[in-house]
Amino acid sequence: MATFKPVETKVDFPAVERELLQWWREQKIVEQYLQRNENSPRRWSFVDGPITANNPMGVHHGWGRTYKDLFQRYKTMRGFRQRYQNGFDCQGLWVEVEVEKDLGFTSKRDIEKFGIGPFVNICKQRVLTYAAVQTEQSIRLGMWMDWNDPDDLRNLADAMKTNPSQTVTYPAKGGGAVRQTAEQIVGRLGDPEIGGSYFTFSDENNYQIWGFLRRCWERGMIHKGHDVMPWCPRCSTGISEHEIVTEGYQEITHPGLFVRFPLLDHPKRSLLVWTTTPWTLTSNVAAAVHPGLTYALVRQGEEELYVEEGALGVLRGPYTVVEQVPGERLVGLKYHGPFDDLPPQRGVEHRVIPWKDVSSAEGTGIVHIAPGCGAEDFRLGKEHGLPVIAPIDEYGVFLPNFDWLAGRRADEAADPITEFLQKTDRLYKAEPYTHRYPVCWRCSTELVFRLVDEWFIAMDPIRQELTDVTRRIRWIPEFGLDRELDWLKNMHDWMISKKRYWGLALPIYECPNCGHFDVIGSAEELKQRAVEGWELFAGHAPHRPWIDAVKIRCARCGTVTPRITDVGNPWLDAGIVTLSTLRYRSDREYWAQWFPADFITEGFPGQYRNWFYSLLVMSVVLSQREPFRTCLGYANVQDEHGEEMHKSKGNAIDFNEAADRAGTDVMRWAYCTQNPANNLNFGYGMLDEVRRRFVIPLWNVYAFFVTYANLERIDFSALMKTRPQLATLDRWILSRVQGVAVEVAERLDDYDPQGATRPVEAFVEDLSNWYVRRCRRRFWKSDDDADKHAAYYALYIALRTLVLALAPFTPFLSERIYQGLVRPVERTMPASVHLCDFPPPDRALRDERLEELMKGVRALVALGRAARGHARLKVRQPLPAALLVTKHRALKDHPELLEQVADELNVKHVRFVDDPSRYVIYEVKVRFDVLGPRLGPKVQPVAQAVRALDATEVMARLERDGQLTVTTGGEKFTLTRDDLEARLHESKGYAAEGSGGEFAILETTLTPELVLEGKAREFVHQVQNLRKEAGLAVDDRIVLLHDGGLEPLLSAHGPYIKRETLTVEVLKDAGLSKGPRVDASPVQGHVAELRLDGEKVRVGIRRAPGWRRNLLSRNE
RNA sequence: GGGCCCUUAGCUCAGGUGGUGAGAGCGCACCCCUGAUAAGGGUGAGGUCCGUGGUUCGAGUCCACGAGGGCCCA
Repeated sequence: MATFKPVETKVDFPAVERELLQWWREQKIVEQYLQRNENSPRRWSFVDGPITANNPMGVHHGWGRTYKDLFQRYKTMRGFRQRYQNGFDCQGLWVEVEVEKDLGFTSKRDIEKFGIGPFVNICKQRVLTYAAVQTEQSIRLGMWMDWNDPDDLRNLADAMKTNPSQTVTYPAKGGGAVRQTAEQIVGRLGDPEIGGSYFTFSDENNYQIWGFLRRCWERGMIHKGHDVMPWCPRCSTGISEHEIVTEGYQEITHPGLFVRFPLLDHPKRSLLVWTTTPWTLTSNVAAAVHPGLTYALVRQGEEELYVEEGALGVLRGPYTVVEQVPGERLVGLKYHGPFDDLPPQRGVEHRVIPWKDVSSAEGTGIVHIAPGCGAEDFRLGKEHGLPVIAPIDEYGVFLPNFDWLAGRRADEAADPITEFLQKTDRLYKAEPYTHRYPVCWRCSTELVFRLVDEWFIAMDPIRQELTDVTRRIRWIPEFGLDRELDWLKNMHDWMISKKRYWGLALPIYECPNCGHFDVIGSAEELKQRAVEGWELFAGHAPHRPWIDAVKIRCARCGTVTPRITDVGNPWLDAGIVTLSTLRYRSDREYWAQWFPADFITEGFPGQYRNWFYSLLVMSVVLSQREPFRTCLGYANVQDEHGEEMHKSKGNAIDFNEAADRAGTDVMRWAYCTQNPANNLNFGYGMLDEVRRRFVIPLWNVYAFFVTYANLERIDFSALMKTRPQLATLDRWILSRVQGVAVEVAERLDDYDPQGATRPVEAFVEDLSNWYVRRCRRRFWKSDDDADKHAAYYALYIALRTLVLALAPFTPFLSERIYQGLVRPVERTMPASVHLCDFPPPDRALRDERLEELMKGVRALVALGRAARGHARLKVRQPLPAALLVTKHRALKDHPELLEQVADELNVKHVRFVDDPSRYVIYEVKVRFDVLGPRLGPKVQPVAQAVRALDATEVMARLERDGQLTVTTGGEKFTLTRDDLEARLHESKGYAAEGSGGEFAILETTLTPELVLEGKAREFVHQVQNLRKEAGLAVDDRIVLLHDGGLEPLLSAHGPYIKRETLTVEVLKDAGLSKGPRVDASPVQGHVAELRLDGEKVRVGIRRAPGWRRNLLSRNE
């Protein structure tokens, strides 16, 4: 006979989770899970958005990774074949920045000195190290994918450290091993032969991007651009517009200089301009005015200044307005620039140009233009044919031809420039100005704008195609479609180059002689075209510096041509994965089976313009198709108070700490219950709340079941073979759990995690607070074995079904209960809950009418309780009857349900009344939801007419005729009972409460018998308190002593009192009446004076000797 | 300046296709239970559903305009 492993009510959930992790590993459950559907004809393709393997995971990663695991597990339980491949994002500046920090580097020059090769190898080590850490953390989260052994990854990192060229062995998929150099193995991670996670630094990923770029080049979409772009002088790289996100701005104070630009024709007359970036004045070539605004010429002493009318406030001291002219009249004026003597300024003609974006909100309404130092300036310069002066190099330092400024850093030039302007009498005034200014998203260095050569993919040729494909995708939340379309509409050509070291080697070969450039599409092609350096590169990954050795011959002029030194934008690395990881190049048939992905999920705030975008572009160029069918986006994780989490702010929560402290199932449930469109306020308080609300009640039901099933020695193997005669409550809870399983499946099929969790939480509430609560005594009563068995059977099936449906959400809790509950009973079930099928629908168990009826019961009980509350009639006092008015007329046929009502409300009888008018004043209202659609505009006059009638009369007529006829506007309307509802106004001297046409009315007349019974219950209550005070265990038997005052109560309700208080003997002891409260020990006795309806009675209790404890005491 | 989203109880949030006293959890007050017990349960108070117009027999829900907040793009 099966006995269940005893369940403790105080559980250390994180400890349970750690045990299960070990058990899964020992039993090789994960392997079995991954292989379970290997031969299934049904496929479900999930493609993982790569997580950057650069640091340990934070709790914000947990959200998306919970979704990823949830849907993969669900689809596994539904029999879908999957790939289970996790992905790591490996290349790019973010890794470089961390490695630079570790090495104490401050600029690119340090890297060059250190050596690009060693530097790149350290980047790879870092990625491998954190891929191992994140793998462990993901496993801790209960995420089951085809993981690499973290130790293997660490060994590989070590090998890269000692010598990347050494030959090493790495386990292959299916038991074998591969032997190659460490560097080569690193480049093959994720290959079909090795398996495990994909890594975007893999050779396959990089070469696949080459193929993509080659295709772009063939379509004429690759071009070199000259642009002024935000530039980080520390990182010495351009920052793409993708990267200037929210965190890309800081409040910074700059010197705000007001500067005179004297007109050529009027030496005493100047334009007054304003700038917060003094270094850019060196490259000024123009001044812009708004053609439509009015400019004032003001006189101050000897000099005259042009200022926009609305900006006169910037002037210092008194002035007189000489004249007012529209901006267009200033256009074409020529002026002396502030730095005309600098060599690059020689011969430059400075003039006034029109620009409609000029405003006087800041500055003077005249804008200084330096096309080499600003994006808008650059665009204007093109438009007006202005010369471009580029003052600084890649480190933000003035170029040698800038005379006395040469070698100075632009951001440190403000003071000398201010001094110079002062000396040359150009400075009007200076005052500090604080504004939001872009900074480098990694190192917080202030960005400068710099003229650079970069490489771009043209967007116009594919913009329309991208839009079409995007519309074919299902976006969740729905507004995702609009966001993505908006991004595509406005997207500029995609800048794919970066002047750095660790990343995709852009396969662009630009001829130094004729300027022609080739884009190489594969290693093979490169080998063919190579004219020198191939032998230095062979055997290496296509990374810098090794790849840079290879040179080709210019296809046009024959000149030996090196690769450009730039590396690629990292979103190329991530965007290619629906091709590279699905074997687009090597096995087109395999690719066709898994592409497009059925599902991806990532945080939406960044990814519409990053990963989603790059996936779309790369897929459209190579396949003209959508790369994924459904995209579930989710918002940000914030702290409990809705503040952004930041390490520096101290409100970030470490993933490992949260897992240790709260357990990952609780975290997962918290993620799943959240609306993905809203930011998630994450914290320990919220996790405690989730545990209290959901996990503990579920666990307690399970503990309850096991405790009493063991005590009662229920033979489940026999029970499961029979089909017990179920009670109504049993049929109800089984119908409910069936409904929940069906709904969970529906919601998950629709990619709606929150929608799936809601019915589960409601069910746990029903299970715990109605089914178990109402059935409690059935589980331990000694008589009527059939009914007891029915209860055990029903609760077992309910828990079993629930736990299976919960397995994808809370893998630990589900497994723990499955192992403790199901496996002992059903030996033929799979070894793990995660090898089970999702509970299949069983129509036979559904009884929706019963569920509806039970809702009615619970509503009526709630009304009865409210009525008691208002009348201040405590539930301990039995009442003669409850009278019900209800639309759930079928209740009449269910005395067992009325029994529940009577018991909950502690009334002797439950009766129905059709006409509540004796007890309450009510009104009859029309059901607008029923009559509105039927009557349209006439519903209002009909409602008016009904309101005018006497409610009692209406009810009587309905009772008599089954219908009611009203006349309004000369028209007759026939209304039935279903068209109307009665509403409570107030009760006529009864305790009554009503809602939505339902009433519960309590009869409150007390007989002496009822009073005595109430007293008995009161007495029991007080004895229970005494027991607790005395420190007795819940199942200790007691001897009850009293001073004689209990005689009447005991003679009427003795058996009840003894049963409820576990009294085995009652002793009358007159001595108690005068005895002091001598001893509070449970063995010796505990004495107190009780008050029962104002009468005092002294009682004592003590533990009965010789009573063996035959109930489990769960706290001992 | 353009696009998207949000604004409902003290707090955090639900409120398919419009149906007429607006819901949950937490917090608060009161109460119950004592075989889930350093737990559990019930009842209640608390809301001009951001504002103004409009469509409609009927608007938290649809439309327009406006206010405040967030994100994206210029």
